Amino acid sequence: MSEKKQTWLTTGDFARLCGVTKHTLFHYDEVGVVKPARTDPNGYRYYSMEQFYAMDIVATLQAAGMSLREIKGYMAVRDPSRFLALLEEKRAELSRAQAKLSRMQRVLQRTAARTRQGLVADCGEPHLEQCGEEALVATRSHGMEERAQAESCVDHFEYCVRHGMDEELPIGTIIERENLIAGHYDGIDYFFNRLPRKRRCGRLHIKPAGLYAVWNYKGPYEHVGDAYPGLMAFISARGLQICGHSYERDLISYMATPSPEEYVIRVEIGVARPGAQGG
Amino acid sequence: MSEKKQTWLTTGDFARLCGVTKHTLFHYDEVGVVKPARTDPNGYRYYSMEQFYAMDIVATLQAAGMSLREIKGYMAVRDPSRFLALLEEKRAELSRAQAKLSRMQRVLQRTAARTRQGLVADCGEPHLEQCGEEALVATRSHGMEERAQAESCVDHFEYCVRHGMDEELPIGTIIERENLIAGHYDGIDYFFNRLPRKRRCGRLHIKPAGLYAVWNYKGPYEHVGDAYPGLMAFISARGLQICGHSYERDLISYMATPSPEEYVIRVEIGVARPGAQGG
DNA sequence: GTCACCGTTACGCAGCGTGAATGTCC
DNA sequence: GGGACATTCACGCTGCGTAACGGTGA
Repeated sequence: MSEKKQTWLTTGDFARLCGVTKHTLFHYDEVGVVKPARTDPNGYRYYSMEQFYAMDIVATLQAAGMSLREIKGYMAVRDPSRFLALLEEKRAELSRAQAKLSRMQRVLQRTAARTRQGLVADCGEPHLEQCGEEALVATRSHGMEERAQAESCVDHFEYCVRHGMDEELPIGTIIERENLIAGHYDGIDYFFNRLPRKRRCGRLHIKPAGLYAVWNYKGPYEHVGDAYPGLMAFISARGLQICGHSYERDLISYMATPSPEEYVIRVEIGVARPGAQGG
Repeated sequence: MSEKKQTWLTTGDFARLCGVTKHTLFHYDEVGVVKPARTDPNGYRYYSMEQFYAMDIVATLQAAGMSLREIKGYMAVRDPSRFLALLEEKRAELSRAQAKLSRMQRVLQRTAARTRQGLVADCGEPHLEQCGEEALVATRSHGMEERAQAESCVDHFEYCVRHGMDEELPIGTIIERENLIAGHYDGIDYFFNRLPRKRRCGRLHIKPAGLYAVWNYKGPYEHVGDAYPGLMAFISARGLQICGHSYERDLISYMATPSPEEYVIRVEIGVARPGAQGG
């Protein structure tokens, strides 16, 4: 048998070799994930070259998102089929993480788009706009006090989260047609969110395609009701009829400015030319 | 002026409304990101409904990956254009995070593929295989002692990381043709990694397409040299000539098993039929 | 008085970074 | 004996969770 010449590395040397700090090695020793092959009576740690492999395992599995505890557990009982299972598990986890990031990306992108829209919006005059159909998820709001409304809003939000429909923030509000006609502009009949695409859902609400009277109202939420007389005048001046609800959504909101006077809220009311067949 | 009826919420109430725990509110108070609108002499905190907006900002920006400190900084100076800049910045960060996850996904997938290949591999007999061209990044290894080799290996690894070419672990080794012919099977001339696709790189190495004598060697790294006599015999028995280097790479490695006897290392030597035009 | 709710410490987690104070090798 | 190593505390960071212990209000 040939005596094999062992190469012993001090903590500092081994750390440099592995591209980590000494303290990392102390830490690994402490939690037991990689312990020095030899420890002298004076407390000095010495590592063997083979331990480089162990460090590589740790680095790789860490990069895959595993905790030191998990890694330690795996290293204790290594085995090809367990390894495959682990890889598959982590692949699935990463997929979920990716999906989350993608959703967040979309949220950011659309929020930015709305903010830009709010910055360039003409807030002086109502106008007409042809809008496409939109799939919404809408939750009925009960009561007029802010506390009750807030709870409906939270209920709506939780419903969205529970059903994985929280892709399109922020939340908008709906005032129903009959309330518009009755001149009740200060209530909230529904809270809503857009859905990226139509899907089965107990609270699904379809905002129909068609003509809308649109006003970008600039001011605080409490006064958005003030926008309606002007909108109504605009609508009747054009000889149009209200044929749908009113949809309010933030373009510039508290997210983007501390002063409510700067808020920009887009208000859309479904209208139709009389004689044309309404919805 | 109408006196506005304020709704004051206790910590617990406000926490429920916002869907967080009381302690979270304490924490936010402590770090100053959201402080109660009113604090009574007895220390009781009271929140106003408007603070719900602040909590929404925190939740949203947190979901976008911002720290409480950053959020606090932003909330202190909110402004639409700053908001847009922030969104863009976070979007870019998320993109980077996504790219990282995707790379990791690919690593896991390929590692799993190699492991499966190792599990079903025939380790008994050499065989011939037609292989496609592969782009590698290869680093010359100097010296025979394990310490020097390890340093070359680390150098190689760091080079890959620096150049963003760490997509294809693990690392393989190359023995050059002249060393093969001279019967020096125990050295390492290069460490290499695959590249997902050809790209400009100082250490680029093209593994040519063509015929390869392949043996899946089962055993520890130190004895992989033992595979060569058999491979050489196989090659000459077929009347073939060695026309390329030898490429060794792990199928089952220390990642997947604690016992070196279980390692499976795929060894490929570029060969050609005499008379055919060689590389 | 009771009970639910409020408050303030304070430690725990993960994975090290960053000292500080002290011992050891060459 | 000096400098470059090594060692062991020990606290810091993030974003809260999870108690423990005591005051308040209906």
